[in-house]
Amino acid sequence: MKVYPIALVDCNNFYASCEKVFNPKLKNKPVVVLSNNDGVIVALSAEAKALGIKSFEPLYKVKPLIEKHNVAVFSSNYTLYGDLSNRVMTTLKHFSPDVEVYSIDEAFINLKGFEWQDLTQYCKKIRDTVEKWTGITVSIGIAETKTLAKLANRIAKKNPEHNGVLNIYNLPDKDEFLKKLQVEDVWGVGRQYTKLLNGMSIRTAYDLANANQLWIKKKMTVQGLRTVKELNGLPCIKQEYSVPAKQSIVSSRSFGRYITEKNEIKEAVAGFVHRASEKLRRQNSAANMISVFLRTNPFKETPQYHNGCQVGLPFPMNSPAEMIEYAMAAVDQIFREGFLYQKAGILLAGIVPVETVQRTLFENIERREKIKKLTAVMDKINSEHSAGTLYIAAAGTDKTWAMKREMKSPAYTTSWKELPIVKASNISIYKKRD
DNA sequence: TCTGGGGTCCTAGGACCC
DNA sequence: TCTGGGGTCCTAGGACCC
Repeated sequence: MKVYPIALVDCNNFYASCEKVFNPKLKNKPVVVLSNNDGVIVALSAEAKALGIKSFEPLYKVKPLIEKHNVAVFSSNYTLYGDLSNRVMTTLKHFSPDVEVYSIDEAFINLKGFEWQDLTQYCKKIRDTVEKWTGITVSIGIAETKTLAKLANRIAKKNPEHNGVLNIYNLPDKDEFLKKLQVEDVWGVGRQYTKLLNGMSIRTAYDLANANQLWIKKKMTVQGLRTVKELNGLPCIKQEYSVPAKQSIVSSRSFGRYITEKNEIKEAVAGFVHRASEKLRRQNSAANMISVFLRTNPFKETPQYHNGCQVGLPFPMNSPAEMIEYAMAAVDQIFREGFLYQKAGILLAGIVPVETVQRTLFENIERREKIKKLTAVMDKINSEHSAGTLYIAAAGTDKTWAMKREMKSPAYTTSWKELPIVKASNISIYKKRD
């Protein structure tokens, strides 16, 4: 069987690079980007890494270092990152018809049909073009399988002598290459499996490639077995060229401060329903189940409580106006007085395409039609202006518990127009943002 | 002070049916 | 009354990813 080359393109220090693209003053300066609520550092520029700052370190721990070296600190700005991600992916599509967008900053490119030319040179051209068109620097690894392409990418990124591109497709001495890589560097091997494998003296990618496959399957399931085969150059993870519809949609958040009141939890949960249902509609789906959960802060020595409640919906739905009552009933079920709540969220599951939704005998068709129209109006306004321009009034208007985002960069890529008051319908569940 | 959010896949085990 | 096997469906939990 002929195995074709596949490339993994990965944006370097993506979030930090995005912040730099529109702000020339940050050139060659250390930059870090924070998680939601400004809690921990989730992205660093090369200069920030060089200072010894680590990913997932809480901001307060590195405050002295940040102040000393004048590091630029940003709250995360997902609108900006999403927009730049789209530009990068669009650029990649000029170089191959088969681009799989794997995450916000990564894509697999099928290079079948390009083998006749020097793949390293071709990928250098991709790299230069992306940089020129978007301002984002990428690294590229080329190999027979996704798992090997990931490894090549990692080496390309770490070692400047490769100029960001490493091709190990048809590399004769692949064993030597694998021997230089730790087993924990392999895609699919996390902390737990590293412990397990090291216990069996499996320490390098080479060791893993040659491990006993029966044992691997028993201990690491078929996924582990696939990893081993992929390390041996046998493709087992296929490419997905269209984004499959999500099977579950989560919306959850830590609060900017502790919540003790039920009505505030309800506001937050209403907001989660709004956002999750928006994602649901974007993929033309409806959900059969909603589950609501809340919890105190497990890191704090205050009384602990966490609970969840699943509610089967009477028919598949995707409008917040319909779902909200079930979510609120769930909150009533699980909320207990006397705790400091730190986080809550919802999960939508039992997701089906909208076309398959059957009307049930009992549903109030007139009300459903109204809600459907209203939801469509809301989606239209929110997509033309700014997400969250219109939202459910149940989600509250003051939101003193909302997450902290004190250092957000400006909206470079989206504009915000002031809206007239919209009277969308006689169903008064939506409000314009204040 | 402080500790992210949003996903996927897989397996084990229980309930239930024939 | 007890025992058995095979199959399906569902859920909880553990592992991973970015």
